[in-house]
Amino acid sequence: MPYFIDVILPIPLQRLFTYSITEAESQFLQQGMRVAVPFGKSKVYTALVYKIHQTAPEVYEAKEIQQILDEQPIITPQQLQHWEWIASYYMASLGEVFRSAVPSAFLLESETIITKKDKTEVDESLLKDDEFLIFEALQHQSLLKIQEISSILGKKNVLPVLKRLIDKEVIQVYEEIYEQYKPKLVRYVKLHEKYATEENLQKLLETLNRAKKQREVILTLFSLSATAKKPITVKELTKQSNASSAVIKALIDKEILEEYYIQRDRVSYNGDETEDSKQLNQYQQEAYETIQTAFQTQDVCLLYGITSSGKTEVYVKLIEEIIETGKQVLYLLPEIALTTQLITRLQQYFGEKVAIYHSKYSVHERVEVWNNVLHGKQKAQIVLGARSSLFLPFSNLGLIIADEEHETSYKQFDPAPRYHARDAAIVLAKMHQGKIVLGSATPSIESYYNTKINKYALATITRRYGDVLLPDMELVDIKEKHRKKRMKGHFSDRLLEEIEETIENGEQVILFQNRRGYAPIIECKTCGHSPQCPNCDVSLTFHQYKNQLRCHYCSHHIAMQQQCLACGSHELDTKGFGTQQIEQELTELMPNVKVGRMDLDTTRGKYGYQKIISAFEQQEIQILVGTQMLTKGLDFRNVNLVGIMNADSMLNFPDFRAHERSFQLIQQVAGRAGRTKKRGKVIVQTYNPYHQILQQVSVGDYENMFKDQLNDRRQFHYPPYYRLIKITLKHKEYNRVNESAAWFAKSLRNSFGDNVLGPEFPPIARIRNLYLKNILLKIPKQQSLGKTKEVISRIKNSFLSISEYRSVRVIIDVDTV
DNA sequence: AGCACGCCGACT
DNA sequence: GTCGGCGTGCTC
Repeated sequence: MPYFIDVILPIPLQRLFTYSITEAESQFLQQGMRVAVPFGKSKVYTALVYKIHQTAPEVYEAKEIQQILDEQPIITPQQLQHWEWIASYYMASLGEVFRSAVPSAFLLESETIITKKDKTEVDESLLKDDEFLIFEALQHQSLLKIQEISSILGKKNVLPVLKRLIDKEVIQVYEEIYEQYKPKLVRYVKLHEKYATEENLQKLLETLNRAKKQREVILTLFSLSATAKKPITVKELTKQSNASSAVIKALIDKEILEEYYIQRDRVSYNGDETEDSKQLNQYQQEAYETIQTAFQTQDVCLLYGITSSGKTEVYVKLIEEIIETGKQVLYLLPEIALTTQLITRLQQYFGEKVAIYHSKYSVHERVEVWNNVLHGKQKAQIVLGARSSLFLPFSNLGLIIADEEHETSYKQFDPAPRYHARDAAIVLAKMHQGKIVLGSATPSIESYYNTKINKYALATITRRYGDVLLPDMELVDIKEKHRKKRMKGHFSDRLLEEIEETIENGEQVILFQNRRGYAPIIECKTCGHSPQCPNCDVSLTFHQYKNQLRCHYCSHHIAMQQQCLACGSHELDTKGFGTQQIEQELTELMPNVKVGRMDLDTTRGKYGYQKIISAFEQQEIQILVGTQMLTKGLDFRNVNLVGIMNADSMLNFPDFRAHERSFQLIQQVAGRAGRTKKRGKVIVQTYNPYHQILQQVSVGDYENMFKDQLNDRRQFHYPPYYRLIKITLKHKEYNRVNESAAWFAKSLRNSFGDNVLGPEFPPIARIRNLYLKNILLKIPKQQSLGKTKEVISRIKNSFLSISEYRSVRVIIDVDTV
């Protein structure tokens, strides 16, 4: 009786693939185990077992699997169910979900290895130049990889040459897959069993009388094991006894010492649980009780607590309660808010029960966290992580916290699946019959609306911790300041006064400018030409430090020009400004003040971010200039002034969420001021001080902002009243994008009429040499989402069957943000 | 997505 | 004449 498995392959294909297995394998395999399978002509992929069955495929012969990679499932049935929801809701394939859900170390791909065929005699004269080069290389090196061959021959397409060599029986190739994850093993030593008795030990020491060094090592080993009753590492022994590793090796060879290895976790926390959870204040307590009560009847609760109101303590209280019942907790945060400050704080409460999972951790560390969660280990009972930690193999998830729920970076944009981590988390919690708290100081319109219609419960904290008042916000009209000549560079007299006063008081300042680099546009004063990116439709941004012009969309950069590229004029002007320019102006205006900068350019690397934060915490920096990464999860006690250099650029962003986002951003940055003792101050510079949003944010009037936005959304058919699906078409030819987009939109209009917007070019119409065009589909609440997606799929399929359009990439983004 | 196959222009 | 460009079709 034949046996088969259906597997998920990590590729964007909709269907599953069927392989044949033996009966023994069918006994062993289970859903959620990985197998290595041949795919296509030569590749070997990692596939995930989805279903084991006995139905032979009718129209093709199933291939056999190559290898079983797991002894137990690494994916739980519950996860698969969640994957299926994500795949279907966000219109992605299961393979795409598979690829982005598991740590990359789990997805092994084969590599082609070239070796020489040893039996045959090779007539070198029959080889061509390039063939001979490979033949020669194989005399020195027994095996070569494709990449190495490429560099030997200096070209990328090496397959034809290899094919000729195979035909001439000079070489052979095979596919090799590597296990990327290697447990970290630590080498330990102990005295060999032979010397367990006192008598033998005496003899040993006598025989070692002449070998001074070795004797010393043995004696050190004794004293080490006497003081600490734990295994001794080789490293420790070498250090303490001052012996070389050769001495130790000699002892091992003589079987006096015995070596052994213990697997050591890379992810471990060595501190203790130093703090009990804090006593909640009255307002936190009320919020906590509201959440508890709500959870008796509802699954989702929004915690709306203004900045610095102490939401974290409430979370801690909730987490404490859950982990006592033995259940797991997931604490989700947007990437940029995942700071050491918060990690340390949670570890102080929960010690090693907290595991961290995010992109800056190595693949090895990720695999370990994965395995700890999979095996329900205590040390990963609480996972603190970014978006992707949603995919960890929880078995018993009692609570999810989605902090900073309004953050749009919770939405994955590229690659597929384009899921929203907050929404996928709500579904995940439901599958585990767990609860979920969404937390924010500036809730998203959608979530707050959901509390209004009783879909979510609501808990609020309206006072800051320690009853510190919300900062006093002052709008400064820079149009008027310019007119009255009261500007120095980009600083108004008001902002400068406040900065000076704050510094004099020994306090710190944060300046916010949501644009990195020095100046986004360089313009020739004579002819008006400005350098453009050759690959994208944007002007190049001037970066002062590197003296470069850089594109922020692709990695293109050129040296800063001394004269205009078009007319040769030497008079170049800068337009707009970024963090670098602010930093520079500050050092000129206040030469004695230490200024730091925090943006993408200064926070590269695993610890780049941390360095700047500590420098600011240690008060080595007095003024910190930065982009929006300043706004999240940072708690600086000594900051009393926040300056927003220019509020207009965000308000004028062409997007239905621009106003909501500006409100959130300004409110969040403002929240960095005066967090502990006295009331902080916020200066917002703008050309438009009477803008409704600025008026509302200046008095912290979230309710009215919400009402206004809701009205707009209702009137213009946007969320939460309508759902949005954005379809983006991408191609390197302008005309092809135009025509294909028109075709796509027309087909959509046949079904959805006026609810189809566009096609329109986005503000940046070409990125990395590809033209983009967007179509937006608005879906009324009563319209079936499932049916809508079916229609879109059908249109997409017909679209791709038109040969001229086949090469156009179609990106479907459900619930686009 | 990769990858092979197959057809066309531009070079040693 | 070959090399390498990319359009097309397929993957159990």
